[in-house]
Amino acid sequence: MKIASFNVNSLKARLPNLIEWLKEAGPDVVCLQETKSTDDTFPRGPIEDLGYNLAIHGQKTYNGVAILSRAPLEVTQIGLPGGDGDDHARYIEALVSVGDTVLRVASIYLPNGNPVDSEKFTYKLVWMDRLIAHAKGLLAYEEPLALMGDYNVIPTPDDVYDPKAWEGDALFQPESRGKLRELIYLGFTDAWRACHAETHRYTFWDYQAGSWPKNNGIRIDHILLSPQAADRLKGSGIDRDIRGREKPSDHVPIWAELEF
DNA sequence: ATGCCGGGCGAAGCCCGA
Repeated sequence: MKIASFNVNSLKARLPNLIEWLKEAGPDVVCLQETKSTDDTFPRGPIEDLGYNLAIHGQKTYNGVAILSRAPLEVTQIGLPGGDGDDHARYIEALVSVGDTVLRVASIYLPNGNPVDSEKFTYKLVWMDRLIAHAKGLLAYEEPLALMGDYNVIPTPDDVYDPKAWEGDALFQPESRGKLRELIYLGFTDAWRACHAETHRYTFWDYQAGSWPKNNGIRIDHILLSPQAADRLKGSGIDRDIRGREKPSDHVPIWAELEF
């Protein structure tokens, strides 16, 4: 089964792009981020026509996450627990049936956190603490689990074209990277990294400053697998060419193949 | 180059992203 994650940067603006990729890549499960669509404005039709069931956590203008699945979905969580008034649509989780077993998937849009000397960075770190706490609970189920999405964290200097250029950025702060490690060290496997030894492979290129033609990218979209999911990992990839297409998102899809 | 592009909102510039 192929699972994937794609920050579309507006579902409305990216719909032709997304449909084309869905037809080519044929993923069984897709986590979307930055849909910028409410449940009312979500373009269900064209996606359902390709055979996907939908789980949506929408919001107007900003954020918005969703899960598409060929197999039936059962939503288990909308919004990350521990919010205390946090109304950003950044987390949705569901159970997907796979034959006689289940895979739990979450679509994650982790806060950007810039600028670092603002409450936005605090929000990012607190959000990561909430994610860590929730993930601990999920791991206790000892079942196949995939936390996928735009983590807005560059894990290591090997995941950015120029570490110096990102020194002051929230995506590359020691605190951000430390909390991502704290999450991973609970027992998760970075699916793409587990399958690839090469460095400087990216999932995001800024629209500005010719970042794409210069390959000035960063790797911030990740698929984290529980031990029971990692045991089934057969491959992982980044659909890099999508970035060079007409009206692309600034992110590209990442995927993992799990054997069930 | 903390704003070079692109999207939303809404009808023009401003907010936001990473």
